[in-house]
Amino acid sequence: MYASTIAPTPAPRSGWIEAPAIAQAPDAPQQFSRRIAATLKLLAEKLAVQRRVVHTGDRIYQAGREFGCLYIVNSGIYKIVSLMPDGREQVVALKFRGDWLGLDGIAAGRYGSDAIAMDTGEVWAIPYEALLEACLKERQLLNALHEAMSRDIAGERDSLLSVCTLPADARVADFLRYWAESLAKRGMRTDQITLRMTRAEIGNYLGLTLESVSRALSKLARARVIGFAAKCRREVEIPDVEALSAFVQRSLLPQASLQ
Amino acid sequence: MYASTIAPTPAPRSGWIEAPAIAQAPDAPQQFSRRIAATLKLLAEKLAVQRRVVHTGDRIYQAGREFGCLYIVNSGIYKIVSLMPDGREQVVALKFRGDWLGLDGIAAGRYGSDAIAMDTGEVWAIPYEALLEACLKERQLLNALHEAMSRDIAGERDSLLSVCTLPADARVADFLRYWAESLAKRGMRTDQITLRMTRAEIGNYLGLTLESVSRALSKLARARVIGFAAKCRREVEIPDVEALSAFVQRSLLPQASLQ
DNA sequence: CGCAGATTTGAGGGATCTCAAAAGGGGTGG
DNA sequence: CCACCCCTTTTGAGATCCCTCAAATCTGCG
Repeated sequence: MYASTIAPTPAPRSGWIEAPAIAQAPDAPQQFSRRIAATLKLLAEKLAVQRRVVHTGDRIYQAGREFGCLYIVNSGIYKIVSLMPDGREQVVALKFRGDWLGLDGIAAGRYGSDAIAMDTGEVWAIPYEALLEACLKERQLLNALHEAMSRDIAGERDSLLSVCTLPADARVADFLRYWAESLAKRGMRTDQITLRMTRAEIGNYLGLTLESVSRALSKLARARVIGFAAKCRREVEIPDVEALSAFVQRSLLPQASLQ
Repeated sequence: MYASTIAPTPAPRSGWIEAPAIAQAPDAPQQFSRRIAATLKLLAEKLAVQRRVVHTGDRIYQAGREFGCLYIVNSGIYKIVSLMPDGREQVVALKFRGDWLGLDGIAAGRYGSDAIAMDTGEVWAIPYEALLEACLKERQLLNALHEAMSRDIAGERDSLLSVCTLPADARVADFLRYWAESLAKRGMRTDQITLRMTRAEIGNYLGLTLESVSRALSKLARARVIGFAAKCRREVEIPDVEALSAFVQRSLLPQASLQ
């Protein structure tokens, strides 16, 4: 669809040639979930975290306000909304249990986005300065923080990127796959997920119009890759996450689009 | 062009309503450049950094290889290339003096991308473990590291995002604006910049075909927003960065596209 | 000088947007 | 409990933007 190759860069010189890449070792099934639990436990023990129950639409922090706290998600799902310089609002990320909120505020001293709860959940507020103090004493904490930031850098990039280079149908499929995978990694069910976003919001996140999202979902349903729960088009049944991945792959093939 | 509004989220409840956003305070003109210099100095003093001169095409690190070092850019320009699960290569970020390379490797224990020099330059290799040790003793260093990571999170997001939601011409304009701004913040000239990427690479970064990039550049040149140096279409003259911003803004207007 | 790769430009087609209308769902008040 | 309204969602038809394919030009280099 889009440019699939980049111009070759001259071959490496000097002593910089590195050994061939090695396949990435995936986390064991539930290891990720356990690490999250361990980090949360550590935080609760070493710091006076402030637990806050939030409801749909609550704003955890707001772009432009002075940075002070980081927040770690204990439960619930959150959207990160960025106000672009030209005034448009844009959903830029989704956050689940174990993810940190507000990391983008460290550098500027102000939050760079809004974090909004998409359902009832609990976040823990952690004053950044106190966290730093604790990190200096507890190496594990520092590692956890750095890991979270690093994950943010790599993860957000990947999800945004697939999204920017895929045709519309595949974008929506990949979005569902990403959501399901995020739940799965945290040990939650994925055969039936509740999208807590309108078609317009999904479209905003994916760079599509709401009509395109709707069409794509209908198409995925026709192809039996997903199903809709009776009575509610926000509930999506995903009998097989692999089928979603396969659909995305298929749409990248040269002679795609016929179906 | 794309969905410009997102569905309204229910109004905030509970005690979570925050004060109205405050405009972001921009850095003083050369403050950014000075902070970079200070950080580099600090690193050189407190750590045994290994300085490495690199040339065009040299790979600083490679996706999949075991993570060990972070790299900080002293000079030169670098591209971060991500190999997507489906095998496509994608330029995902550009890095300039003061930026860190390899941050995405901390979480996974392996680098998640390639970093490739786009011209001759110098990077400093810093073993991550040694850096952590130094950070524990030198609070300034820890702050610098966190600031860099935070900047990565916010910056990469913004640049990728504008890129994903703008029409083709504006994408290219915004790309040039971003490049010029990055140079300006580091105290370098921006009236004449040398793109060290082919049209294909730019297109890959922006999610466009090389033809679209070429057409966009021609259009920008016709509109006198940019100029080409005699004899070399890789040298771009930007007499006025503001004109680029204005061009981007204009293309977002409802009745755009006429010209 | 001639070749290979990069760039420009044009023509046509396809994917997605825009506009529009109708159908569905959920909540409120009678 | 039902009617009504509003918002969301679906679906269609036409317009538009960008991609694809193709050919010519330019640039740098051996």
